[in-house]
Amino acid sequence: MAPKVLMVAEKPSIALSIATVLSGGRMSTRRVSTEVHEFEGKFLGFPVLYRVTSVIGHVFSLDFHGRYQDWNATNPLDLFDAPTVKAESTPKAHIVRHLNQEARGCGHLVLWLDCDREGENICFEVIESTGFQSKDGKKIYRARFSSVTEKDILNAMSNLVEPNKNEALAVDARQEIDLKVGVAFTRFQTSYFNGKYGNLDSRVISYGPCQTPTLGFCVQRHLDISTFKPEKFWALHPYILHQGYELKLQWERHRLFDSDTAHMFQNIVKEDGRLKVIRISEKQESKSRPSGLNTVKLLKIASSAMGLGPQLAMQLAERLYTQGYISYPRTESTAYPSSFDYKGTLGALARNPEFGNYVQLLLSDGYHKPRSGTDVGDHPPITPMCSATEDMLGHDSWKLYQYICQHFLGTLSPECKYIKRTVEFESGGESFHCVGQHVTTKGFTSIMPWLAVSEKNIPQFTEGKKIDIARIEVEEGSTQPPDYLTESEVISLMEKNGIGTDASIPVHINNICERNYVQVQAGRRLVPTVLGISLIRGYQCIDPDLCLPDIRSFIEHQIGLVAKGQADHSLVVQHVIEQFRRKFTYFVKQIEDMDALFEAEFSPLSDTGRVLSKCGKCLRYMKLIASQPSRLYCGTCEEIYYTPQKGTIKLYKELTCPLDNFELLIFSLPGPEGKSFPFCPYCYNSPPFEGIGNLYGAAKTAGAVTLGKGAGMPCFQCPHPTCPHSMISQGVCACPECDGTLVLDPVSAPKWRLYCNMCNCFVSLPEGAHRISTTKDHCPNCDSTILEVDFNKKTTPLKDGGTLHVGCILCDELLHSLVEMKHGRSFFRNRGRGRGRGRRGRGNRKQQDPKMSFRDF
DNA sequence: GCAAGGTC
Repeated sequence: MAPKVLMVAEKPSIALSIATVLSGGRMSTRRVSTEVHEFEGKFLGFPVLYRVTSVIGHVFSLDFHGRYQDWNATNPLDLFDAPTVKAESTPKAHIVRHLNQEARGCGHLVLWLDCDREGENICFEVIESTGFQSKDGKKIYRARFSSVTEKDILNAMSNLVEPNKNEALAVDARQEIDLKVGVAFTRFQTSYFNGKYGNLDSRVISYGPCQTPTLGFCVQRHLDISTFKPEKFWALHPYILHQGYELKLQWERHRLFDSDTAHMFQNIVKEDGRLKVIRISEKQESKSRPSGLNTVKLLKIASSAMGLGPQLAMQLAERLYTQGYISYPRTESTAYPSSFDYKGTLGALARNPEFGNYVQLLLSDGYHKPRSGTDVGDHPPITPMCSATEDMLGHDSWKLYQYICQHFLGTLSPECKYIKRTVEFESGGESFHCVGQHVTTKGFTSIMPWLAVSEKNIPQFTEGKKIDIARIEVEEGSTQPPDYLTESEVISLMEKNGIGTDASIPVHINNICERNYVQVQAGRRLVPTVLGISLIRGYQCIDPDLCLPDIRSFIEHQIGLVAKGQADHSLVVQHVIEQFRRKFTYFVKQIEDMDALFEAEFSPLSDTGRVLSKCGKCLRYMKLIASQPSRLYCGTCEEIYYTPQKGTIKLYKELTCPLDNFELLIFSLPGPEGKSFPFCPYCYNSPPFEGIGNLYGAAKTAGAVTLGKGAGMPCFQCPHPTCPHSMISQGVCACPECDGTLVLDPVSAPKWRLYCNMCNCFVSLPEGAHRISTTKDHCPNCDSTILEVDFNKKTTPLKDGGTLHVGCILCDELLHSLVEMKHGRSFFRNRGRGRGRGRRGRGNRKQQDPKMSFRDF
């Protein structure tokens, strides 16, 4: 059998292109984690079986070791020295397993990852996943390509090189630095300020070497605006009547900031009374057509001209791409590859109802070769791939597609040419001028009309002739403050300062919006909030470096040394981390400088929130801070107790927890089907029993359960044997859908129901009952908890007209006929899964923790 | 609950 060659690309679309070119379209494709294309061919002159597949971006991502995940147990300073681990970035995709399986039996590995630093890093992630080792005649090759055209792919195949370890190491360095710096500052700031103020309205007070300088731009502009002092100015404008035109002339001095001087010049010119034509000049000007469209340019136009935010614009563009309407939308390049098929692309639009006529014109008159632009070697510029109409795409997608078409056609169109005529005048020693414009060739502006040069007619003049001044005015004005930065301007600043990449720029902007640091206002301007301003002003007080764009360039420069092989990876990481550790220590020491700004804007916890629930320790009322993360604050004990998030919280009948004496609360999720449950503020944050598997609201991470803010143990998970609110007392039977227990919702009247303490399954009980409660008895048949139902007198289903009924909801015919499973599967007594599951609910005493004893109560 | 970078 022919030897096998495994080839791996960065994304499925590239794998498909490579396989299509090398196989001439004759291949077999199967779908595993990603698609695998197989075909026969020749490799280095020998017949082989090719196997082409892909990853989906990075295979691994960096994080801290598990023992550093708990915010409360970790000092953020320790994070700088903390060990890091690489874990699969999308575990569900099983990319490692996939690569390992596909590599079996392959003698050669060819890496077709994108040709940038990140791609180089992914090369080594792929090598690690395949378990490929360059021995026993096995070899690893790197294909270098600048586009996925036939020419480039074949060229890469005949010039295979080795992957570049230094570039990959540079990415490893960046990952470690970004992680440690970002997480350390974020955790410290968040804990400090959320532990002090009650109305910060952001769960996380994040810091990052990209997001923070981005916020810095927006806040700096805010400061420029608020410190702006307008200045009055005066400008001299003579008017003339000539050949039926009234013309306003521009002053050579533009404007003066002194009224008296301006009026003095006015008098001088008035005295002269005439303007002499000094010079008439005519110049042929041209306005260049655009070069190829890259991502950043598209995002800027989407924001400024279409009102589409970068995140949304990217989503729409990706959809247009996967549907085949446009080429790959993530590219930095503005130069078309030399092999680009202009005719083919034009041809695709030739019958488009909107662009067809223009395309025909370009095809018949001969299109113009585009301007050169820059080629970063990633993907060609963004271009249309096939014809579409607004009906096919929907409004927003259409606007984006329409622009991509217009831009593409613009790049192949002639320049716009116009004649600019300037007439210069003199009067009383002062110079004035006027300008006329006449377009001779519209060129690309006829398909991109918003860029058109405006026509300005001026009459004919003769040099040396004198013209009477009709009147002369001094116009008074004042300088205007700049406006807030538009999203599009922020993108430009990020690009200019090397902050983020085409793919991550939208994410950073989105981040500072989501964290409530800025708000997108009219005209998509990013206006900083009080929180955003306080943060940046704080950094400016303590250590301005922290919010300047140089912080990113510094990191990029340092890892650049690793990429070029001029510095050792671990020495660079050590050096950079050390610098940031010092900054961090100083920041922590000086945090009161920033806090002074927060104090002026935000309310301390003790002044925030409404009085609710008595503290079990001091027996005084605590306060509920409603803003995220919602929490209770005991002013006497100076303790914070996080509550379940995103719901309403009420007192639960002044009942208290038998374990700690805290007053119980009821949490309700919004919506008619939202569940309600009691919880004890203390137990919720510090579960008194070990072995509680899934805490409510906890992130679903494999392995250890961590108590994040807002996650904890409600009463429905509590294994207390006698407390009337625990799972033991309120549990009825096993959930038919998962391993959870159905518990009685004690406040669900009149729509009584049971809900699962693990999944979102629930069961409605007889509606309108006066009272439904659990009893201490169990069903002898299925071990479910016996319920006591007090029916409403008017609607009682009991034949004798009585209201009290006791029974098992599974085995009692009457009760079972009145209950209804509201979600998912049917809810039958004999589910064929045996009685065993029925026992799991409250009957399963094995679930109790062995540590639990009455000593604790 | 944390960063920034890939990609879906």
